[in-house]
Amino acid sequence: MVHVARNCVICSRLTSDFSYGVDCCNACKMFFRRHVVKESPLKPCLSGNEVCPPDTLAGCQFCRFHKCLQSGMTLEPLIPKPPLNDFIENLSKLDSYRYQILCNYYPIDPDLNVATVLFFKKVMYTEREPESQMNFTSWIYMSALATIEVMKKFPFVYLAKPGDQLILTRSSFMNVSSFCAAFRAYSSNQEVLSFPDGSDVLPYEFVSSRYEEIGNRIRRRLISKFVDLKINKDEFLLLLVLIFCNPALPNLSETGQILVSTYQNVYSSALFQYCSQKYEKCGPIRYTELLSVISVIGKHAEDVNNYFVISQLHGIDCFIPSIVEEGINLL
Amino acid sequence: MVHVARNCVICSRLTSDFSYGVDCCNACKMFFRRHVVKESPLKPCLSGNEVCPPDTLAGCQFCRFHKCLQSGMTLEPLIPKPPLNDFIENLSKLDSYRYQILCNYYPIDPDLNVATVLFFKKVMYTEREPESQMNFTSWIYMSALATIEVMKKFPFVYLAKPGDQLILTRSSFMNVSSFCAAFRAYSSNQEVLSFPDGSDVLPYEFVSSRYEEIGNRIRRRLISKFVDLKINKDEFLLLLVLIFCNPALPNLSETGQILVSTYQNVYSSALFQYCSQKYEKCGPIRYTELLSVISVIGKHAEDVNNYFVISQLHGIDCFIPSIVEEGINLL
DNA sequence: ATCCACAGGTCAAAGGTCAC
DNA sequence: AGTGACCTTTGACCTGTGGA
Repeated sequence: MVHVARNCVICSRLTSDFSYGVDCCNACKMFFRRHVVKESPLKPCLSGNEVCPPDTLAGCQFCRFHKCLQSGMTLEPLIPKPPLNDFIENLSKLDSYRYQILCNYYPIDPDLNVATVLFFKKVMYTEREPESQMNFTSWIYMSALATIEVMKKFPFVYLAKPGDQLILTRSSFMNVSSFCAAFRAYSSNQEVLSFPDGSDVLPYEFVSSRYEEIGNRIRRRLISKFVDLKINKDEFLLLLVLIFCNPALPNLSETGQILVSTYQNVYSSALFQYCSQKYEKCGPIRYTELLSVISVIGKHAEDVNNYFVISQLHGIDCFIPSIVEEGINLL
Repeated sequence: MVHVARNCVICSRLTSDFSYGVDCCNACKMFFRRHVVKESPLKPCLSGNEVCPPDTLAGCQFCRFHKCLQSGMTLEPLIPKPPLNDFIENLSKLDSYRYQILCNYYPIDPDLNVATVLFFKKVMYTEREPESQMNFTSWIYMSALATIEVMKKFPFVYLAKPGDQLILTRSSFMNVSSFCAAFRAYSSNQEVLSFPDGSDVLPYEFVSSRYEEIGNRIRRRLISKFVDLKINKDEFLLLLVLIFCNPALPNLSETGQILVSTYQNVYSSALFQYCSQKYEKCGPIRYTELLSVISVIGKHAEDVNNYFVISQLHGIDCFIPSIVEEGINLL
């Protein structure tokens, strides 16, 4: 039994080991394993975004990890799959965290952008005074921030390249915010979207009834879908993740696609498992019904985009924070 | 040739295999085999003592092993049966180990209990100074500890559930200690039990001759039985195991009973084999004679128990370590 | 002989551990 | 804290053997 030494596909060291589907030394195996299993974030690459040369890979977590992904190391079996209840509970905590930020904080910087919220270690907030007045602009600003703060806690986001993180968050935070607002309205038997203080999510009514139509679709469509489905909190939480864990986005890098589609598998399996447990043989039907919410979110996003285009055309200028513009322009 | 897939009775995986008397997948077969054949200890169950769900069984050695036993996997054919000489030599080493601890060590913690000695990874001892004074209390404390340290090295103990381990050791360590002390006295032609320094195994003489009687029985009964039988070291060692490998104990769990009765079979076969080899056609008679020692141990235990009850009644208070009390209360 | 069911063995890959 | 050399455990696959 002769062990033939080959080169580690990650770091080029000589090795006879084969792990996670590739020729790879024990050190790289353990490195990859740890970061996926322990869900520990990566230190960013100091040499910009280029890939470090193999002999210095050990010094750069970021490039080493992405080399692992690019080399085809099997990711999914390593992703922790906690019991469904624990997973849902964790999602619930994240949702509360989002709502907590939305209702009680305001950033020191009044014009943050997506990149800053994603990559700065500490975005500074102050607690809002109870009497502090929130208007349309500040509500959509806080909605964006609170949502991005939560999104960046998901491994497929924080393990991705900075460019991919931007694509993922920019293209989804509006949808996620709307989705959460819709579920809050649905839970309290309201038929229209509103901000936590009850104010309207649209800044003004168009005089023309033609434009009233689109406003009402924005306010009601998601909620009435929830009513149709009689969706519950657990289903909402499990769907929420699937909204932004979407590998079909254009311009994602190769490793970004691997990350997103792998985690999407994991999350959709969780939803499927939930449906099977709760609805037994009707589980698959329920699963399909729930997934149909995602296309409704798509229509909602279209409406939102159109609404902003129309209001621009009408010259109605109501201040849109630049971070929100980043989200709208990408729709 | 149709292989019908069934569910593994241990882990529920689909399989067509049948091993060790049950429908069971190859993985569970190898798992069970290894732990019995290699006599490798089990990592304790993290979820308390409940049985892990089948799909996570592979992650918990303890629950998986006990599921194997409970499912009726045949245990005995897998138990290693080394040549009799090797087995006896191994027992002899364990006995020396016990005597070594008894004579030369003292634990850092002066009031250990049975559970701690059984389940803690490392019970800390210090070497005793030759001049260190041992009194009655410290001798019975060390006897208990040394005996339990040896008992926990037997597979039917360390493979058992924690609750069964407690029952097994608590109910036997006093008997085992007495049995060993008796053989040491017999070997050096003494007629009464004593601690290694020659001091009396009972803390004081009752003045009344009625109570002197019981003290003398405790001191002499076992030794005179050994003299009657002209027992030798090998026989002593083989009997020693049978004293604490006793499936008749109340409250043993189902798997505890399986373990203890199976190992008792193995050990009594070894004694029978020894007798047959050494005494040829008189072997069975010798075997029966030797087994009668076990009932003598029972009488001895009764005397010890009564002695302690009497001394309590007389208000003679001489400190009994709590670990020893655990052993007396169960007699 | 030759099937085949089950016992037992092998080894690559996965999963820990621990000193640095 | 993170790393990686080294160790243990697992289970898919293989070989051996005895009965029909």
